[in-house]
Amino acid sequence: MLRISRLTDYATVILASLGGGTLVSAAEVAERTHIGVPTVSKLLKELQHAGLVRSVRGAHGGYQLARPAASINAADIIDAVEGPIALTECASGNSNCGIEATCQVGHGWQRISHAIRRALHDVSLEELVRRDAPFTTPDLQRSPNGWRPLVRG
Amino acid sequence: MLRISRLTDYATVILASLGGGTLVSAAEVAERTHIGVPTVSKLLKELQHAGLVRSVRGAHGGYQLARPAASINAADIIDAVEGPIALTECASGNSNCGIEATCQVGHGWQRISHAIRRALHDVSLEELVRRDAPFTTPDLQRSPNGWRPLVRG
DNA sequence: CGTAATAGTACTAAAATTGTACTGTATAAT
DNA sequence: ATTATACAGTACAATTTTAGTACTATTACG
Repeated sequence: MLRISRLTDYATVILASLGGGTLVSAAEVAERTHIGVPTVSKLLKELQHAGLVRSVRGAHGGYQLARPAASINAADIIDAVEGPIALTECASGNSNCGIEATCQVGHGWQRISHAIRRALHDVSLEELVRRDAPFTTPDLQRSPNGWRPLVRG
Repeated sequence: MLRISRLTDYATVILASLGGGTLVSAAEVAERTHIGVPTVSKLLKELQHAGLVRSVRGAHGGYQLARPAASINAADIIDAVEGPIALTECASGNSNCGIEATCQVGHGWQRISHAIRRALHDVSLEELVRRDAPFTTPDLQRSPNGWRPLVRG
């Protein structure tokens, strides 16, 4: 129904692997997460740019979380990797949508986007990693219209 | 930060143009919405399949909403056009993610997905079209991290 | 000075999205 | 019946986005 890019998913995994707080090299992050080294490097660079991780260059350098996992949320991660792109094209500034003049629903998506953003903001990296999820409701395992929830495997 | 496909956006516009309740041909919908006829036809077919619109074939045929705009919600529309695809690849069933074994965050996205789905479910087509949005908060027009909300143009 | 690590940039390959064309089928008016 | 209109289904082509790679530069430690 809605998607985040795979790289964003990877970014979350990478951040989770940095939860210990110690300095870790990109190569070791790759080993821990089983994601390729080039991809890990690329993502860590972006996360550093966004201020979510701190980097130390030179020999024995590496990366570490810039702030505690509890104060990094899902919206931060998505913003860092996918940029401040909103639900619809017309929201991104360089709109060449073509039907703007007659469109009736553009403003409606704004409300939805707001609600989604709040949901993303309310889940921290710490909670994201914690295995005992607070509100995993079993009756949602398969909804009436066939939508499947997010369980790896 | 997160995106719906342009076709989903179009679908919403098309459904909005059908709010009158009368039978409207695909060609006229195209004219009203300024979306190309082939695209409109394709989308109306999918919406019919999903049960959101009713179709009448033959001369003087056309499309109309299958139920009142108040009882169609954003999640319905997204499901109809994008299918029951969830936030991450591992959720879609045919997972070949490669890092499943060591991944720590897959289940976390489930909670987020749940929250997002609820947000989408809570906005009806009727509300989506209504111009006087209930909770348009002006202080969100530009958030601290540069994200821009959804206003066409 | 050499090694180990990040920083930056540019490029290539693959996949999904988007839009189009064509053929078939049903209905109403003449 | 025939014809015109409009939906149904399928397949395809172009574009765009995403994902991953390679290479060079810079920084720091020993």
